[in-house]
Amino acid sequence: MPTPADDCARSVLDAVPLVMREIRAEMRSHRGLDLSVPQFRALAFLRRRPAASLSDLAAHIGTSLPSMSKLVNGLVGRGLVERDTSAADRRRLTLRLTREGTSLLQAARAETQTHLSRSLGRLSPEEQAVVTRALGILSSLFGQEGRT
Amino acid sequence: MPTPADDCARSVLDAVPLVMREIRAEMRSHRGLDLSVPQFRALAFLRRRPAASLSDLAAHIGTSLPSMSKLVNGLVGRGLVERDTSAADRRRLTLRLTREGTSLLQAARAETQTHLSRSLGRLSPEEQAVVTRALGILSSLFGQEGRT
DNA sequence: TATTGTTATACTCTATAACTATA
DNA sequence: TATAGTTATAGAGTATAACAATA
Repeated sequence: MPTPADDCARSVLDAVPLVMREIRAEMRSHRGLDLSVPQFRALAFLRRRPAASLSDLAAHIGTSLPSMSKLVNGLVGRGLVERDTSAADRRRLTLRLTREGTSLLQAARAETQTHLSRSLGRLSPEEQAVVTRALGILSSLFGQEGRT
Repeated sequence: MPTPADDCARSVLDAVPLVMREIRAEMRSHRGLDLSVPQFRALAFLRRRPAASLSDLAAHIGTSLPSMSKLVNGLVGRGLVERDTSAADRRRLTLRLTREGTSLLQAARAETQTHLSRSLGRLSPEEQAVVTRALGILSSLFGQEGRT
């Protein structure tokens, strides 16, 4: 007999990959903005935590240091992030959004959110409220930091 | 001013990547079972739709034919899927889970669901109900087929 | 010695374009 | 001509292991 938590797990397992695919396709589709989900999340984190180190970023995004090193490398290459060695501890990096990074993040977020909003607009207000609440719950449950 | 749909979109954008990461890490972590999320979803689809073609599979998973071709190739190589040309139309493939594929799918699902259940068990029954309902709503909204 | 980050290596996922085989 | 799949190519995300530089 499945417990309520089992049913819940099943619905998470069914729905999350579907929604993720939607988000990914949407983010990829904007010419010029064109960010992967991890890139988007990294930029969002750096906006919240200017001067974060690579380790901070990797920990909060939940990925390995080498992965994050490569990802950041790409963002630096695109001029979206500035990478300096910390004066206090020269092993550490100091990561910051550039002006371009900031504005691209904002534009990408607006586009993606607008698109998602349009889809979610097909739900009733009550359904929207349920979804908002549920995903807030999941964010606190699984999030190292929550708020993007 | 953000509308309720905007708030909803924001919460989706925040939470879904987090949960996805959890699911991915969990699925990858079982030695022997070791499936990626797309592999898992492909196996699940083939259990529901035996004798599906590659195009069916790609459409329902929501990916390109070449991607799915490679993915299936890997599954065939691991002995999880049987790939035959259809007698009726020899351009089409007939895909089926092997016995190993069926049992591995079941084991992987059980493991992942158990792990997720344990996490979700930290929520109140009311919160679990909200999450279950919300993700059902999102499945119907974004799903080509829903049920995994 | 321990910590921070990079490089090397190896997979998977993903897409587009070009191709083959069949209808 | 159109459809089903594969191959070629390329880029991103991911991880582990080995390394360099700094503390």
